Amino acid sequence: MPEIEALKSGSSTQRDGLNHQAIEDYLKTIYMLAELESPVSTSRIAEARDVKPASVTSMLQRLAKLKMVDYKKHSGVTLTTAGEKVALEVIRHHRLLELYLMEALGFEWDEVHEQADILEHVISEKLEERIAAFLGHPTVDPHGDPIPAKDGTIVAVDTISLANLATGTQAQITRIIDDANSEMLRYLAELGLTPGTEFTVVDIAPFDGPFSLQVGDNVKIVGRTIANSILVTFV
Amino acid sequence: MPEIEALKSGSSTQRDGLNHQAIEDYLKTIYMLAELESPVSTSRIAEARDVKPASVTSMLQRLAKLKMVDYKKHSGVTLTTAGEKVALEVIRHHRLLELYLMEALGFEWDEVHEQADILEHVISEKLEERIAAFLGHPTVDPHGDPIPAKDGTIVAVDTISLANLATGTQAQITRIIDDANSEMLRYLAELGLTPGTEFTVVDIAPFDGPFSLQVGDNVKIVGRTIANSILVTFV
DNA sequence: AATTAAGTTTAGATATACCTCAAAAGCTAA
DNA sequence: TTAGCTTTTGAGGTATATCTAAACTTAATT
Ligand SMILES: [Mn+2]
Ligand SMILES: [Mn+2]
Ligand SMILES: [Mn+2]
Ligand SMILES: [Mn+2]
Repeated sequence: MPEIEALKSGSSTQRDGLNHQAIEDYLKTIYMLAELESPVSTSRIAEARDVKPASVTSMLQRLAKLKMVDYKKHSGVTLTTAGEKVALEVIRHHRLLELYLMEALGFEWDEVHEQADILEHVISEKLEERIAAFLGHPTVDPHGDPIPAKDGTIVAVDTISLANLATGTQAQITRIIDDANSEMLRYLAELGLTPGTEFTVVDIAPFDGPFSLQVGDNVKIVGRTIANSILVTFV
Repeated sequence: MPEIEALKSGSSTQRDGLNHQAIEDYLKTIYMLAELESPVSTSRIAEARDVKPASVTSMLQRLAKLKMVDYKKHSGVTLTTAGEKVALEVIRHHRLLELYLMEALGFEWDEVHEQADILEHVISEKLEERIAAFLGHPTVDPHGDPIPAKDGTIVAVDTISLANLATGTQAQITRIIDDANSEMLRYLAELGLTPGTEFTVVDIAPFDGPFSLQVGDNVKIVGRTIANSILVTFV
């Protein structure tokens, strides 16, 4: 693991190994928020992590000292190369674990996020490698999210939100955002709307209208909230 | 998980899940030391955990407050039913994980202890259950240590140390103690002295003499240190 | 240019979970 | 009864992670 070597400096608080939790989570959060808007503001991070902005500020100062982020007062943060490396590694762990829990241990796609969120911080490089090998070095997780490669490469497929499609469009589901929302995931699985599914938009009701999707012989109807969470590619 | 519900009281420090580490480790230590001598003294625990006795005392007070141990100043501790339950659960996790890492992911028996020591504190009940099911609800781990059942039952086989055998005795290896000692484990694997192996003591050299063991067509020689770590049953 | 609202940072606190050292206290066996 | 060992106390340290309230910065609006 890159493992934030900088951290392991003085202290050597005996049984480490479970420490960096918070740091890794912040870096992951920053990475993800940066995909939407960069630099990432203090308040965005505070919202995402459900803490007060003041807490974020002090963590950003810590991360800056560790050279994990470039931080200048009042102007948000960006990850440094080192910070991005850690973020990508944690994300890799998370997504590999999600897929592993499903493939190897029969978990459902709405159950894996929580457990992966914990395990992502504690698996060794060796365990990561064995899991990846078992899975045949996959590039996408159960929710369609890309799995960063060991070298930090990440293959992002160009997608568009289902909510932006016009009637008549044919497309394929590639990714569900907010993979932490178990209820929605369970519901989508029930409807059969999972990554890989092809469909045609047969109707969009007016205003924030529900979308009617033709999937095989069936028509599935989803509201705007769900439509926003489904990313698709054209077939 | 029994999970020390008592702890989760007030604070509710949002992203818990990785906390109880130290507590669980102390309970595990106490459980294991109690097998040798009970009640367990402060200094025994301090040695085992490699901390100062003063640290142990304060942890024991904490554990007593949590009703995990019966503790009376100056007279050592014993686990309460609740404490033993937690200890057994952690041990169950540890041993299931060790076996799982070998069976499912191709780890070697000298590599699994370290990773299991971390993971044991963070797997959910569901993950534990899936792992146990995958393994066919095993009762011994790769080092021959018994795996406590969900209900806390633990099947201890009666064993004797190889070091206590007399020349001519036939026996079978059931268990290796100090499963944390990678080097010894690697060496034993090399010699083919793993749980299940049958052998006959063909010679014991004088003083703290090496033991010569007939295993199939070969004779393997082990010193006293190793002999002490090998527990056997008669065939 | 001055005002203002929104967002951000500081300062000061609180809390918890470890841990240490040094000294006091307690125990036990000769 | 006392020496020697073990254990506990008390004071203190470090690190992490959070909060509130006040002060400040920035950018947009008069
Ligand atoms: Mn890794
Ligand atoms: Mn996912
Ligand atoms: Mn369990
Ligand atoms: Mn073991």
